[in-house]
Amino acid sequence: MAVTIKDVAKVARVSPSTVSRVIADNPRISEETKKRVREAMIELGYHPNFQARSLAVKSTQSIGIIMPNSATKVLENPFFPEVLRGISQVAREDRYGIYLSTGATQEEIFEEVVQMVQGRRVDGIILLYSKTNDTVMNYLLEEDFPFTVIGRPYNNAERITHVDNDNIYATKQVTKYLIDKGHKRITFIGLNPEVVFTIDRMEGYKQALKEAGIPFNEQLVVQESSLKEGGVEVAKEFLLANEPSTALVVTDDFVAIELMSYAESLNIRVPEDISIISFNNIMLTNHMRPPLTSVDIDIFQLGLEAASCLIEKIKNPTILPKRLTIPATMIERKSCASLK
Amino acid sequence: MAVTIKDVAKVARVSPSTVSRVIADNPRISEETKKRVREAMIELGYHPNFQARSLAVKSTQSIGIIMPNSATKVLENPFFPEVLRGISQVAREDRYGIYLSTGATQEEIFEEVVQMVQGRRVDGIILLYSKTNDTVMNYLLEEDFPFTVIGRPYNNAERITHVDNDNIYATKQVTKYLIDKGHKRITFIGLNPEVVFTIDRMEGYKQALKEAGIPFNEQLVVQESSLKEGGVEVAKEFLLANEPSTALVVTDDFVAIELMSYAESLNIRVPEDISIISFNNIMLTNHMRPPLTSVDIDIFQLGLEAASCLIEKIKNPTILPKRLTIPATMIERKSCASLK
DNA sequence: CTGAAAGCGCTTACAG
DNA sequence: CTGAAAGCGCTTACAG
Repeated sequence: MAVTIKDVAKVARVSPSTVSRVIADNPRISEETKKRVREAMIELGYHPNFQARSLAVKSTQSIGIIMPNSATKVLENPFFPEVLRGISQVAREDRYGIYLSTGATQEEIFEEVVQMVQGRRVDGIILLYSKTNDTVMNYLLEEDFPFTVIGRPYNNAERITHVDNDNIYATKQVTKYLIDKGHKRITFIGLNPEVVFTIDRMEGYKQALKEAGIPFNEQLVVQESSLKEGGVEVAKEFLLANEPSTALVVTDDFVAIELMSYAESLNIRVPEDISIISFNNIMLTNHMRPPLTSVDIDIFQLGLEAASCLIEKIKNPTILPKRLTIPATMIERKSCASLK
Repeated sequence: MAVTIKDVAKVARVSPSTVSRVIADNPRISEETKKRVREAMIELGYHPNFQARSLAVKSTQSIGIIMPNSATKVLENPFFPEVLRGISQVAREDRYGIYLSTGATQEEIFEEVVQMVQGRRVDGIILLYSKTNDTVMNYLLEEDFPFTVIGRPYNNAERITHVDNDNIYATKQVTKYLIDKGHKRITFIGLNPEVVFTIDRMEGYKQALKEAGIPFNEQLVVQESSLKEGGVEVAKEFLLANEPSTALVVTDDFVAIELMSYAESLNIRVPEDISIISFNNIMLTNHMRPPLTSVDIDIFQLGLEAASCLIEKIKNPTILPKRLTIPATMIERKSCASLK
């Protein structure tokens, strides 16, 4: 079997306690015996058993990443690999392991979180999404377990450390950009209204309209899901509607790209017939014809900050909750036309 | 503190052993006491401590994923999220957790693997890459630790369960496709020659040339790294060379896409002036102008099979090693022209 | 400076 | 059908 602390102790002719102290580099151990113990460790090829250590010290040196759906589904959207990149950078620096959720349904995900928390599988958790009435978030809050979230918590935001863009402001700017180009009939396409950033972005959209004196029109708000579930037909119908909008604000590049290809097949020209602006600035946007104007929300930084806030919190649980706002900047390309 | 098996035992008026048996749903426990214990568990909100269980039974129900470089770098290439998607699908079904490597250097990665193995942090490992003389692979083999690899192990392939495409064959077909279109001066662009799939693909490329009676020309093999390190300048120089090739076989879509945009800036037309064919068939390829002909290597399936082979092996360590070959198919688009 | 002992929270032969 | 005991491999007060 694997070599344990006892084997090392025997060879080094000390007690297991001493070996343990050498591992921790305890200053009270003489250099002499340290040397002896270390030699024994090398000689035997000793490596500490991680499980045993975790059990004894109640810490695992790893963080759990919770995604809004199964990794299988979620990783299709480049947002998630990108946010993982940011997280893994600080995990690596601080020598934390990364533990990924795989659950698909609300219940599976909740079960996974409970297992991570109660089973002491991780020291802290990063929630990669925020939605209204999230049982996971409530649970974590109740348990007082270290966690941070990417996005704005719908409730208790002041008690939860989170990192987010200023989605209201960013969307307001973007909508204003379209209005300044002479657009009046602007459609907003968001995810379902449980997703907090959809709520915030819609708010920004509304504010821009209001400031410009354009009445808000319920008809011009559409849910991505209605487009998707309806399939290509509904999406095309939408593009062909009697009184089509002249511009689209879309909360996700992927949806915008899909729409662009439908438009192309219907001979609706972007941007001449319809202007499009969306969010995330994934690499693809730059390669579309025309290149897609998109808001760079700095996903990498979102992940990086969420991870470093979490580790900070793990190391010092009494630290105050905070909100970090990552700047978002519109990358202007060729998908928006002026009506003037 | 967290509620333990002892607390449950007390409330249910049984011994901790019995509680443990109820958790395992041991048939020797009467239904009556099972009920009583379960009620106590619910009443107290009991959840088993995962670390303790792992320590006792020497199994962690999680698998480690080893990437060829830091996640921060690696996840830029869509190959990796895609392979993770496949892995996570079977992990979810079989209720395994996923543990991600974050190391960047050869040494860091090796250290992580040793920790996973010796520290009993995971039950098995998937190597997401294969290169010649890989210390990690040798170590895993020596330790007789359950692992599978995506790609062909350069040594000991018959002793290691792995899943791969038939890279030789696929590249031979693709090169032949170009030859059939009248190309004779075809450049092969691969990763560095430590990467086994580069070796295999180059072999396929050579075989196709040989069959067509085209002499192999050392000059027409270039390493991606030389292009990248040299920067834009070298890449452009390459495209402008005196006697440029008329076609490129590129082992990675990303490199091909980069090259395409350089070509565009140099007014070299694809496919009129130069034909390009590459590997992975990432989503971007379909959106390029022109759309890029690419080999679909079914990354998702690669991940899925690697994971299910691994779990099979974990459950039954004496199972024989095997090789799975995932079909690769060329997706013909518009990036190759006929010279005839 | 070092050791013996108790404990982290489980599991599992052994005994009855 | 159930319990007492030993053990998984560490850590850490306590004592000297």
